[in-house]
Amino acid sequence: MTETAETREYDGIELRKVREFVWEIPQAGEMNAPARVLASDALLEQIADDKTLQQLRNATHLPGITTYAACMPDGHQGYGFPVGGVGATDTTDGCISPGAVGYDINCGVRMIRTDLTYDDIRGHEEELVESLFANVPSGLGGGGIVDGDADTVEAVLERGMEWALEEGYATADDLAHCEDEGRRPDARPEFVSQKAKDRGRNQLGSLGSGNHFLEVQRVTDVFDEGVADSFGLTEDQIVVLIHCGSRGLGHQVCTDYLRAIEKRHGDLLEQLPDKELAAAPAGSELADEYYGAMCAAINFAWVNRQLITHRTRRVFERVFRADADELGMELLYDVAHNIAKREVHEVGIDADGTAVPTEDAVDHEERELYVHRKGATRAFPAGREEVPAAYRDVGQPVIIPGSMGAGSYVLVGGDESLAQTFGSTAHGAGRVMSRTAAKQEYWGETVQDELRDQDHIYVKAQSGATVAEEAPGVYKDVDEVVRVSDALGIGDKVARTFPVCNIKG
DNA sequence: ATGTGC
Repeated sequence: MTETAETREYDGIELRKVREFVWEIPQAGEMNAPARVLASDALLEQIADDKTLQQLRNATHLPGITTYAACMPDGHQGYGFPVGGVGATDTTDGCISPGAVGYDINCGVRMIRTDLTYDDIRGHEEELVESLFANVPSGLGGGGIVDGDADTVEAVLERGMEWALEEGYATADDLAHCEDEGRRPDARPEFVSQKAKDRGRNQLGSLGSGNHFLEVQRVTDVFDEGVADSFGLTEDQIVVLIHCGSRGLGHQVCTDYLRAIEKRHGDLLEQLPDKELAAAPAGSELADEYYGAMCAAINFAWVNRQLITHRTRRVFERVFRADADELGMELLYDVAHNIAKREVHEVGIDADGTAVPTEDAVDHEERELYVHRKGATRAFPAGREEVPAAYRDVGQPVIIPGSMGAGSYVLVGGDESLAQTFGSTAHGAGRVMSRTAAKQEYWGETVQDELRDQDHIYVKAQSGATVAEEAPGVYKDVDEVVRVSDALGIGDKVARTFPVCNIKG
């Protein structure tokens, strides 16, 4: 074995090319595993100047990190652990890290299909965007669709979309087309602080701010007719995308446990290269409490997206004068971006029983892992039992939102995802410019005028600053991100959409 | 992302 691998160096970090679009930071020093970056040359150049690679390498110091820490094609610098990072840690001798989940627990995205076509909507764009904006709460702070009392919050945290079904905000079909059927059974509301619950009670059914949005889109391209058919997607069809998370409640859960872990597991913290990676050892009280609280916040976020779905259906009913059923407004799928989940994976091992990349494995064994996906989407292929029955023969839908000027993709979980990324792919386009830089570069109203006049995209937001921060130019090229995912076989292209109306905080 | 900080 005397091949000379192609290498690159970015800011003192050496990357070795494994194959097309796969780069490795070899294991060295205190690293517990290597790290891998899945990216094209163009995407690599965009993370060369920030801390993404450093943070990815730091993540390999987490105890029990299995095979390698991976960075998806849309990766960028985050809090401690990169956004776009996937880290699988052993549930027996590993750890769980709130920083590797993210502040916005179960930030995620869902797509609702309709039977409307672009022709049905043309001329109604302004009415639709105004009505959505008036009816779907958005922006910082409180005010949701449901004003939850203490019992409501408990029920939402405990039962997720089952609560929404009982209360008439969801249909049984909605649950059948959501990841985990909209309920994480490991939720333990008693481990969510009163402060977190208080922050969440008047935010049930609200978009929030930042990159969160509701967008009406049209399907412009279908790449895989067969899978698109299974997903109920056709060219020219109107769909709705909802992107938001667990608001102040999830944020507070993250804050609470980061503090508690720093206090109680200072010894582990000392061994880690970055304090923001704070982790609770597997099996510890705090690991179990954080996991239960995080799962409860996951349920909260699903209900949040469900309440917005409910309201969106009512808006469409008024604007298009037909029942949501008649309009075919079914939930296509709902994916989580920021979570850690116990999953069993078949892990490649070497002769010593150490987890190694699948191409170096002499054997495989099943291990239970906390799969941390932070700004990464589960992308299970056909056959995995966790994929809802409706899609088990096809693979799970993966929804990748691009910027408000670029549109989005629907992918299907790829056959390679289990072997390469613990069943994961990208979650979006990924920022290339900071929020502060964006506000110096763009003016909200100008961005809105250009989108409307040049691309017939109608944007309405609470704040012009938010539009500037989210201008199309602050994002990577979503086409390039998806090209890499598709080429690696971790998430395969099914369809592409383009924006019609967008509301945001 | 976030009642946008210690």
